[in-house]
Amino acid sequence: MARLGMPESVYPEIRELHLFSEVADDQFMTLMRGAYVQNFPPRIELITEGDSSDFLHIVLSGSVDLFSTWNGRETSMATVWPVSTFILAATIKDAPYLMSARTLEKSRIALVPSQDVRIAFDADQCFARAIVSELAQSYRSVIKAQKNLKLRSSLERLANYLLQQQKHSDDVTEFDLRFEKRRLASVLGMTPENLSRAFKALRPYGVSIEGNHIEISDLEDLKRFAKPDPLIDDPET
Amino acid sequence: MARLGMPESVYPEIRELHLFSEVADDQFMTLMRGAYVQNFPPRIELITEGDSSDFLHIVLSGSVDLFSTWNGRETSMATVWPVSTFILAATIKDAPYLMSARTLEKSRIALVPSQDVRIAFDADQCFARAIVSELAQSYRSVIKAQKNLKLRSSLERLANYLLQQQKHSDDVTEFDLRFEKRRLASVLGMTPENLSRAFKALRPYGVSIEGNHIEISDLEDLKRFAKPDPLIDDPET
DNA sequence: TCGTGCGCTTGATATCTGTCAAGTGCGTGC
DNA sequence: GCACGCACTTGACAGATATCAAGCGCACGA
Repeated sequence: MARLGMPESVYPEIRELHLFSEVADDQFMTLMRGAYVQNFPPRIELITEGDSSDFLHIVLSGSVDLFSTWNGRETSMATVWPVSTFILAATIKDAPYLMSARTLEKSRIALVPSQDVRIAFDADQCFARAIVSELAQSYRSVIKAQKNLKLRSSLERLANYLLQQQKHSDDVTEFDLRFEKRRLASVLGMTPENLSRAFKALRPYGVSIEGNHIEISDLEDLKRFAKPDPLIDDPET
Repeated sequence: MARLGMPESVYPEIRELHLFSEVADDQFMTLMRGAYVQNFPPRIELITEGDSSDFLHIVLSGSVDLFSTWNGRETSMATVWPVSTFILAATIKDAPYLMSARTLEKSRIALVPSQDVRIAFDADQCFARAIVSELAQSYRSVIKAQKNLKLRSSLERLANYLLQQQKHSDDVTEFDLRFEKRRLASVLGMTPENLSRAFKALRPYGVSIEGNHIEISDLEDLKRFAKPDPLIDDPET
């Protein structure tokens, strides 16, 4: 878990983030100078819900699971892939984290002091606009997730998840699940046992699974069942 | 449904909104000049999910239900009470609405052209900061709602909802439900029939209900069951 | 190569939640 | 005052989902 200053080599990747792409050069450099990079092994808890938010986190490589707990139960809320940020809202509000975060694999995380982010926000209008855009985007993502949960059964959620992944995989009809099934179950709001049964229940619609490998033989058939909706399933809108 | 320019009499109430309280006077006047106020009867659909967002809406009186539909099903996502705004995220992103909105009762709604909001955002740093704060707040609210849905049973959601309302009612142990039970059921993600049964199931914990009137005889007992958590139930954090 | 562990699957069962149908109670309007 | 509508309740039932226990299979390390 070596703590390093921010090496300049990562600047370009961070720059490519929508959040930072339009920031003035001097602001960007100030932000980066206060930041640092850490390497984490798998399964390390980066932040714990309820703690106060001192850093904006940026996943440079690996992946991070955002999860929440209550009364001994736990659920996966989202997964963060490179290159993107998380807990922006808590950073902005200077409020306690609502979710915990843990690495899923070996990961490189950049940490930008929350205070620097707030200062840059005041100094650079482009950065402010980017933050607003990012927050609005995040808000809309969660609303979609909530619609997904409240309006669909677990089987329908799985079917639409598969269609989403299929689209994400260059529209081929075969692809691999991006993470282990127990986590997928938690993300979809169901138990691992139920996920197993759900995969079998989708066989009549042309879904076959072997290990992590999915094959969809009749996309239209699956779509007829899943009824994907851009206002729930499209990441962009 | 008379369409009026914005009467100056409503300026003070809007000014009191966190979103507008710090805006420079000239910016505020510009925003208000482009805006107007409409009176709506109950049960009128103000916006429809999927439509493009032309106005930021501000509820001045009455109340508004935000709901979503999919595949013939419908669910209440949130209720907006005076004085507050809704669909800020869609306005900012210039993206289609993810939720529909309908008046629950006779309501006065102010409509501010989205474009004016975006212009004011660029011109006034205080306004920009307020928008960021509002969006971050909204984001956190939805995250809490999602945790509520994924981590709790419907009975637990109801118990915590009652505790929340009790706190909201000056901490007295008797209060009235703020809206009809069928909507409450939808908000809590259950059917009206199940809500009925859930109320009966809470009787052993000291909850009695008669019509819209709730009485909690043993607050501590109910809390022991509900296990309220600030990271799910507190509106502020 | 052979355990061993762990994630996954499967079946039996319990619990939760939704659906359908009927009934109750209250308010509105004729 | 009475009939009607509508929200709500209740009961019986069905379907969805979780739980528990056992077994499978693959990857890893001794």
